[in-house]
Amino acid sequence: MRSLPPLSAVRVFEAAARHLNFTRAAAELGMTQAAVSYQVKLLEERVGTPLFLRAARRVELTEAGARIAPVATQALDLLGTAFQAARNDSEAVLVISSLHTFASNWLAKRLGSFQLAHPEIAVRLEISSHLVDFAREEVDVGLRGGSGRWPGLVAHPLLPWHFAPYASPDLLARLDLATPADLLSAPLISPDDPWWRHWFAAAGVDAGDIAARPAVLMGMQQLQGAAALSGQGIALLTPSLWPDDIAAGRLVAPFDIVGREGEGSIWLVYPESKRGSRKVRAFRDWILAAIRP
Amino acid sequence: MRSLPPLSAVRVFEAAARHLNFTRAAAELGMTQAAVSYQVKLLEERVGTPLFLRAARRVELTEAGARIAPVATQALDLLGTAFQAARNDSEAVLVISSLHTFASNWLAKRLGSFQLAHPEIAVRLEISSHLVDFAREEVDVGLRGGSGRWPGLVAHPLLPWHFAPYASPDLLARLDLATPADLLSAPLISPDDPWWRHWFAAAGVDAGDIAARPAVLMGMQQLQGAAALSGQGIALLTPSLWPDDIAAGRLVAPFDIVGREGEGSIWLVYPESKRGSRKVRAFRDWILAAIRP
DNA sequence: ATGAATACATAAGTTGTGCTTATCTATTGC
DNA sequence: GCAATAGATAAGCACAACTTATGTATTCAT
Repeated sequence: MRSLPPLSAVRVFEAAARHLNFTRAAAELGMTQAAVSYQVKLLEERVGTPLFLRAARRVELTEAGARIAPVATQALDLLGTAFQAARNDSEAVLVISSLHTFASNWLAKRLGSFQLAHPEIAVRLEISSHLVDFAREEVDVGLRGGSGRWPGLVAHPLLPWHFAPYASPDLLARLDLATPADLLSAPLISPDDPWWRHWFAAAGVDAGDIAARPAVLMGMQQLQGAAALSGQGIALLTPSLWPDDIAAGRLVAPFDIVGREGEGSIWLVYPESKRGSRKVRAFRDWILAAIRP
Repeated sequence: MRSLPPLSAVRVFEAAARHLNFTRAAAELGMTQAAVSYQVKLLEERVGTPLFLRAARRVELTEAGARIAPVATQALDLLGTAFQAARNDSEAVLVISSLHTFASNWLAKRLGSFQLAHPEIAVRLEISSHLVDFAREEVDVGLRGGSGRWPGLVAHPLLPWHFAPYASPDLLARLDLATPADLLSAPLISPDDPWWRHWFAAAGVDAGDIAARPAVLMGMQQLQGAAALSGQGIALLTPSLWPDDIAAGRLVAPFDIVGREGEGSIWLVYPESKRGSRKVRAFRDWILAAIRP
């Protein structure tokens, strides 16, 4: 069992030993000379032997002090560099945990500009469907959907969490959909997705027990969008995540009705404790600017 | 300029990292689990990145934590062993600063028994005529004459600071001293010593301006005693310091009158701060027992 | 010599950190 | 499903660690 002296006193002693001058040590440590005198005395009492010889207007190390001083310097240097390195490292890599869809359809093609703007920050992008728990995973920022109310997290809204049915133009030509109700008999992708219910409600259609219909089941919008693009069915998609395919006409909305789930959005989130982190601030500033051109 | 994290937090973190368990770390450090949790959080905020991942009913180190932990252990070990060694060393050597006379005539022949009783304590005996300043010299205990009132020092009286004229029997036979006043014309050793004046006063003799008489001048009782032993004159000596020569009849007091200078004594002294030191306690106990058999 | 300047020690008073106690949450295991 | 265990959090308290003010001793300049 290790018995350590009061470490704050060690820190003060180390500075005093380096300067051989209490006043200058105090200046270095940002405290008063009286405080240095006090701490040194404390340490001497703890060690049981004087560490400094008090001469007139100067101090010098005793034998014991001279033996301890270099070790103290070495130990504190060790700690100083280790923690400095940790702090630097922690600012060197930005770990982003993102929704698959957002990562693929929005972030991927823009992330390059962030790295260009901040070449000193390496980015690791992790795709995950679950809500990352910042206490349990080494993640700096998250991109997720939801209400924006997560305790302990700072959340910035990015894109509205809208959704509407989209399909390939070929499929739509074949289906001949006149009213939203016609969708009930069309090949829906992931019909058990609760958002279909929301959308039908927004369209004024009684969907019945739509989830009971046999159909392809997909968990992620990314795959649903891909299926829709290849003409396999009608997918409920967030238009802001598919701007290119929509603009190019590869995905077409048969109706102009947009569903929304409460005030749901896609959010940038990070722990309140990371609010001060340089890399997190940099990413936040960049993404907020990028999303509202 | 080195920037260090709060060292008390580092100590807590190090223990927590070793145990990977806050509760056990708290037990080791003699504090509560809540305090460990608090300090770890503090350090994490300071470093800017989590050091532990909080899993269910256990913690594990993050990458940053894992990099820092071994360094912290190493640094604290370094400090621990250095200070432990200093403490041990400080208890290994006892430095005594003594009056010449007391060292030669009393201490020298008894010190062996102290070393026998405490073989783990090495003794360094320094002879000095000046009053040692414990703040400026690396001395543990002092043996000195005086009133016993020194601020900041603990003082134990050892021997009364008495003095009386002594001479060799040969010289006394030749001189034929009938009354104390006869001493005024006898060969006094160090007649300018102010104690002669005290002694003559005690003897009821008007010494006149005794210091004006030309004579051998010696500063230390040790030399005066040696001169008296060899028949060169009459010396004012402290009988308790010459017990052997007096018992053997090599030094004889022509009169039974003892002078004393106030409540003066020979004292054992040491700084109050050393009161708790094992070696100092050991020496004090030994010398007090040795002087009052 | 003498006064100014410098450096450390000490005393007294204030503040804030670092603790404890108490309680909550979550997980595990029987 | 209940007891036990581990960590987080909140509130409040106490003492340690400061600051300010002053004292003491020495050096240096004139």
